[in-house]
Amino acid sequence: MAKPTRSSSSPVPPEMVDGFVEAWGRMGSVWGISRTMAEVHALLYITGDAMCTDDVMSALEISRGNASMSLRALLDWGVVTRAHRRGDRKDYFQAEQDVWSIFRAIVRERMKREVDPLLVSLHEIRDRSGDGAASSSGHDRMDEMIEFLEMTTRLADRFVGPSGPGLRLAATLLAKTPGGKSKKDSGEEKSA
Amino acid sequence: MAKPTRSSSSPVPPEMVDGFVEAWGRMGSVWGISRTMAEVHALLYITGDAMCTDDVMSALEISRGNASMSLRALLDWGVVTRAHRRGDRKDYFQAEQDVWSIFRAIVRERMKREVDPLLVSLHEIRDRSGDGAASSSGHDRMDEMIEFLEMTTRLADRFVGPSGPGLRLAATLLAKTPGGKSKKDSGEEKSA
DNA sequence: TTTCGATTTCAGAAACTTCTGAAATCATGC
DNA sequence: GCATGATTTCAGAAGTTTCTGAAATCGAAA
Repeated sequence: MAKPTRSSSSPVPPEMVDGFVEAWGRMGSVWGISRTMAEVHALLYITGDAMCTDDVMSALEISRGNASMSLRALLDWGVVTRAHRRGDRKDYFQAEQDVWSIFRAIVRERMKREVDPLLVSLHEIRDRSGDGAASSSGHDRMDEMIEFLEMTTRLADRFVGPSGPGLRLAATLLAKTPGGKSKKDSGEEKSA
Repeated sequence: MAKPTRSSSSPVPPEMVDGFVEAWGRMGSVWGISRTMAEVHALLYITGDAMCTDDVMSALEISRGNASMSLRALLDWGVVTRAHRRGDRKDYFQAEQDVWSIFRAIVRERMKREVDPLLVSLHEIRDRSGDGAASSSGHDRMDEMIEFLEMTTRLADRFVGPSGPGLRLAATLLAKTPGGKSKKDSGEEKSA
């Protein structure tokens, strides 16, 4: 019962784990998180195993502090959950396995952290900048931007809110709709 | 004809410019660009003016090198265009004014830079990791992720491709659909 | 209450990103 | 081809983020 993680169901080839961890880690910036945090998530996702801090530490060769911080942050993002083992004092961590849930969690968090505060700022700025009668001129672009962000927020709320399958449905629908010619129409049609 | 920029149409209050530049600059990370680059974009967008390098330099108090790099990067992203003035050797830069175009440019670029390469990596990894007969077990999560990313790519292509108004239409439609209760239902209904 | 292993925190070190400013490059008009 | 002025590049400086590891904290069991 040394280091190895306990497998829940499937034997993923080690080179696949390594490759996925590396590729996903590089993606970290897309999410607005650090490389290591993305790597920890990659490890938990691709293996599907529940791991304790030490498992993560040795698998990725990172310090205890870093592993702890990264796992906590992933919990905050809602893409990893804590799991206890009867008769074991360690915490185990498991990644959400449904890609759509992962995506929704990410969108939700990023909106919350990045768009919402921006909108607050923009409203403040607009309201502060002469909301009297003489101010009807220069607000066009500000207003357009605010309106756009609010629209986006509403859209995201809908996708990401309690109506989980809503997004899946809408996306599938839109993706399969025929019509307009896309960039690569040439030879690469998907088999319907 | 010293430093001040030439206004094309509207007198935006200076405190609005400053506020917007700061708020938008903080957003830089959302886009995966530097704070300064976002500030330059903010300045050009909110004023609507075409500015030369020196205008940007003095407005934001940044170095020539930084201004030059940021403007170039914004050109690459396709959210700013070059404009010449007859009889003037300087280059002038003007921000795209349509928020939807800006959004589409950002999505297009980020997909190109961050999702496409990831997909290439993932395909390589999967194909390399025993695509023989015995490999049907551990590929589930990998396959799910690849499929998801491909779906997302197709969706983004549609939104972002030549069929410009498509996104606007779809989004408006989805946003206005009644139904599920959203976070702030209380008092803030949009006047239809 | 004490003990003991697990977890979190945090100050400083390391790694990485962005910025400056001067020099090199480029393009235009003469 | 040369002069002039705009633009780009780039090496090192400044600034920011991330990581480590040891110490503090937490919490379950005896």
